[in-house]
Amino acid sequence: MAGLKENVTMKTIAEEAGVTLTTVSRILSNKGGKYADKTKKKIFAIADRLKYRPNALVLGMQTGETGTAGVMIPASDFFYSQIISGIHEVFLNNKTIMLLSWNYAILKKEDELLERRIIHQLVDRRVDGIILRPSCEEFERSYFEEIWERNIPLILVDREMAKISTDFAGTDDEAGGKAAAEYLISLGHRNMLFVGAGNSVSTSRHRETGFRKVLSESPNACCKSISTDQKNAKESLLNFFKQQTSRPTAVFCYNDPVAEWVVSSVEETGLSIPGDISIIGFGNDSSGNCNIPLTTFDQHPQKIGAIAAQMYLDRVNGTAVGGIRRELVAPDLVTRASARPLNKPA
Amino acid sequence: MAGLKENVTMKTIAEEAGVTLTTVSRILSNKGGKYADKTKKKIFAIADRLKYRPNALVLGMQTGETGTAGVMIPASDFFYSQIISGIHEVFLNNKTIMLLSWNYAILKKEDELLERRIIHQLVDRRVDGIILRPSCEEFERSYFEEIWERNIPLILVDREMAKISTDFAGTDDEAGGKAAAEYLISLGHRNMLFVGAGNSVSTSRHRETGFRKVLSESPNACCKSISTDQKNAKESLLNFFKQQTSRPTAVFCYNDPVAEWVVSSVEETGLSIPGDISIIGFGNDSSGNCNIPLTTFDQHPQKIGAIAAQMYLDRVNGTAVGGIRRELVAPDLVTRASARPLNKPA
DNA sequence: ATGAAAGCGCTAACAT
DNA sequence: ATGTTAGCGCTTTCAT
Repeated sequence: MAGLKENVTMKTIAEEAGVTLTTVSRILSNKGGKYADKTKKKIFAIADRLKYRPNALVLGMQTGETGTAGVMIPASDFFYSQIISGIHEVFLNNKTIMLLSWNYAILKKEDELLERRIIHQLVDRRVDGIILRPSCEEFERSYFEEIWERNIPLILVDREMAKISTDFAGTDDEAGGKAAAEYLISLGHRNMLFVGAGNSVSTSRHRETGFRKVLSESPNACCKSISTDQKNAKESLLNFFKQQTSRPTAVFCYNDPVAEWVVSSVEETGLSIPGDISIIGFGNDSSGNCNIPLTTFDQHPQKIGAIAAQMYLDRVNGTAVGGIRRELVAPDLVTRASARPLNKPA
Repeated sequence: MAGLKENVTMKTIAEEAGVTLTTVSRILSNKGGKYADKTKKKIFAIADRLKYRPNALVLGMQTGETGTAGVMIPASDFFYSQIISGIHEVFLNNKTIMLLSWNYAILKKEDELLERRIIHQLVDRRVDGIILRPSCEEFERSYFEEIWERNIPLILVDREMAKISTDFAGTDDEAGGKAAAEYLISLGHRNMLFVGAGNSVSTSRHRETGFRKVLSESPNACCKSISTDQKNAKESLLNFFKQQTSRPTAVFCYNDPVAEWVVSSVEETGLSIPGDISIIGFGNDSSGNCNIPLTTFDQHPQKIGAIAAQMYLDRVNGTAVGGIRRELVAPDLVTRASARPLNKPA
């Protein structure tokens, strides 16, 4: 099938045209422009006919610049895939293309090895830089050694790592937490619960901080916290309810999946949402499984991606001004049905 | 701040060790293994200390194989991002990494140019093959010329293109349409509506075909069709209702976004779902915006991606057996709240 | 206005 | 058990 001479190189063209490789190179790359129009036309015509395409591998090898970015962000999550999409859009206009791979989380030693392998795949292909969503906030060393030490520009998204100072684009989680508190307060709620993922997850931590800051300034407001994972969500929540003398009237969950577990757990106890309890999520990426449209926060992941891509280009092109950049996108409340004004007790 | 000698090559190592480049090459790549243990150890030690990494660009240039796949699938859609995720998982175990880029749809001439540019980015980087979700089923030529003619293995996902015969992995849309009809019939519905995207979209067409096949064998069942896009959804639907003497009791929508438009349009007329009308979507990727959990079909996108990746590897490695492969994954009904048994009229 | 030759990092065929 | 040399596709001096 098809046709096309195998492996058309500048040499092929030079031979066809009866000139040297050098001539072809200079004409096609438009350098040292003192060539006869006739020659130019001939070369372009042959290149066109033979559908010549430059070998970017060679260029990359020679110049050290590949126009290729390493992107380590899971496409498996909707939220992250939107970040990837935002990066893509910026790259499209900047002759940059992404090598995409990721390790979802570092849970066991094996995951660290996998991550190292991925970084090697990128380094070996000589990416100009890397945009990374840390798979874990504790094991900084694996990144540090493999990327930072080679002076490869590194941009972090979504999660920061305490020990690495480099450009970062993410969500203003604290502002989000504050906004959640303000909204619930405005609905009349005072007795609240925060369901998070523990202090080791910075996003969860910051959302709680913002949430509590506002509540602490609000008379009569109080907030308990629990943290949980998918497996134990139901149990944790029911245990918590049992221990309380007064049930919270509103729950702020650190992300939408957690909010969905909470919704289904609460429903199983026979309580109704938002009748008995208002629930707010975070991330605006709830699945179609939820029985009630979730009030939540849009983190504008596309925008976060676009910012990260711009940071990347600035570093790679050396056009970065000032020191390390840290940009936080403010999340926006998405009002839906799972939270509503508190019913005054009769 | 970092450190590490700039640009460590085999030459660097050879000089440090007082041997030739060739020696280093053979030892590190483990070929022609007749080297003194002492030499081997020394070389490995130096490579390790200097954190030597092979230059994959050079290897690619020499062998013509880059271990890099071109993947043109939009990460912006949840459904597609799951396909990407499925591909990724297979690639992880096969030393393959993807260059990701896409053109979402071909609507204007500009889009075709963009798409060509993307294909060139991939070709120039000498990808071993390409996995592609056609952005349009009509403009086959742009792909054909740029990929097929160069004998670059091409795998299609999700959408087929009539004029190109190559490996394909997608959904068994007709089976899905049939299952939808069977389900609605079993709920007692007879008067149905199909809302699609027109005959130019093969997935929509196939789902409708399956749907109608079953209905045509079912006594008293009847089905009208309309096709629409996001802008005109509401209007089209309301117009349709006005024209009918008897309102359909069930609507099968060709995907979840369409189903969501239909849900909100129906709700605006004052009718209730599923009380007055049952609605089924397709794709299991509804947003959190829908007022009612959508009954839909899971297309198992991860599986589709994994199949496509395997097809890719088989072609690239030359391990493909038989002719062109075409694999369809059967979608599974996801029963939620938007469809329910027909109320017998009083 | 064009050519010759060196070199990028590495492999492989051909020595010794 | 190790070195020499040519070559992959291309750019870039340094000629003429």
